[in-house]
Amino acid sequence: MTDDRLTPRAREIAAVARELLEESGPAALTMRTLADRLGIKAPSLYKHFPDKQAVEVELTARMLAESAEALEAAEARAPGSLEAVAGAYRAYALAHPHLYCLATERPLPRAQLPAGLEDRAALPLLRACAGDLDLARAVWAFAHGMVILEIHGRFPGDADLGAAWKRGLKALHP
Amino acid sequence: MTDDRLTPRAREIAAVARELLEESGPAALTMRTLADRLGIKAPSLYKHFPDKQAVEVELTARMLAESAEALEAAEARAPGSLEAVAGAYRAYALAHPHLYCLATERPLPRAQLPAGLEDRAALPLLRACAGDLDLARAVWAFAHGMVILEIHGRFPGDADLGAAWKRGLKALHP
DNA sequence: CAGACATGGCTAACGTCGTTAGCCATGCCT
DNA sequence: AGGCATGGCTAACGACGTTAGCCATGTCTG
Repeated sequence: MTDDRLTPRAREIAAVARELLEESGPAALTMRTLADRLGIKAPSLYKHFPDKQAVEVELTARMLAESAEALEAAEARAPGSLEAVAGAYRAYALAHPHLYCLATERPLPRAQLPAGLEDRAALPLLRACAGDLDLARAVWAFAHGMVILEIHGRFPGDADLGAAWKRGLKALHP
Repeated sequence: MTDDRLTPRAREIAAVARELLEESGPAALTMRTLADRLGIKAPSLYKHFPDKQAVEVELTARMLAESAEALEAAEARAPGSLEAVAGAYRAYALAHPHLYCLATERPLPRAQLPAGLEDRAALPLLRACAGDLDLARAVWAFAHGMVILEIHGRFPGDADLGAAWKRGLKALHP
């Protein structure tokens, strides 16, 4: 049923990796410190994952699944509302900035991702756009851009990002 | 006049670093291979830059200046046209994907950037938005999102990104 | 003109990283 | 009882960023 792609021990390891990443950022996600937290030595990790990238892929999969859940929940709460879905997108990303960046700032490892996950993560936004693919992609780009620029401190410190979100969403979804 | 922040030798080094990055990606931008290309040894680089990050900051500054130039040129060609500025943004980023990512996917090192550069890079878009700050930020987020998602292969392979751009721009700038 | 000093190379080395090879204890299934 | 998978371990390798310390060159100055 649930995630037979990974052995139980591998799932534990991924959970600790996720803690490490979220608490201390990507530089702290090291095979050695990950092993330390688990009370084992670094080479033992390779009994459970072929390499570090595989651990990161698992974190990416978790981020996609969780954000999909968050968007679906927002959808259920306010069916058809783009504002609600976009708000959930922003809230999830800002609540897990390091995880969001790890999962987002590199090519999607489609081959090692569970089947259907990519689509599931994309669907709530597409539904909120009434099936308009081009619009959904534009909205996704807008939301991702807002979130990633905010996470990296790219906007001026005094920028009213709530206003920019509102402006963008109103324009994209009249 | 021109960039007295850097000695001539440091500028040469930065130029080679830029080649290396653009040709072979971020993993290839190593102090050792950078030195190799220059015919010197890695530690000698530290006579010109305090550390690797300083080299990256210089590349960031060049990317910002160049993209500002590109946007200003587009502006001059078609004054007041958001499509023109946005098209130039997209074209520049896609022509220099590794450089664009390096300059963009981390906090802005404002303290070590030439004064006024950040503003200069932002102004063409702001002007095309008739001074509307919230709108300009929304448009920037959209453009950055489109470009960065495309660079990382995040859209489905069959997605019509030209259509998504058109859709987004039309919505944001009626 | 001599000596001081800045400039810009060098070698050797350190600590950290991901990763591999190879060994060994435990426990289950035949 | 024996064989094998599971999951630990130590030792080590090569690449990385970086530091310390040495040395040649050339240029200004007293």
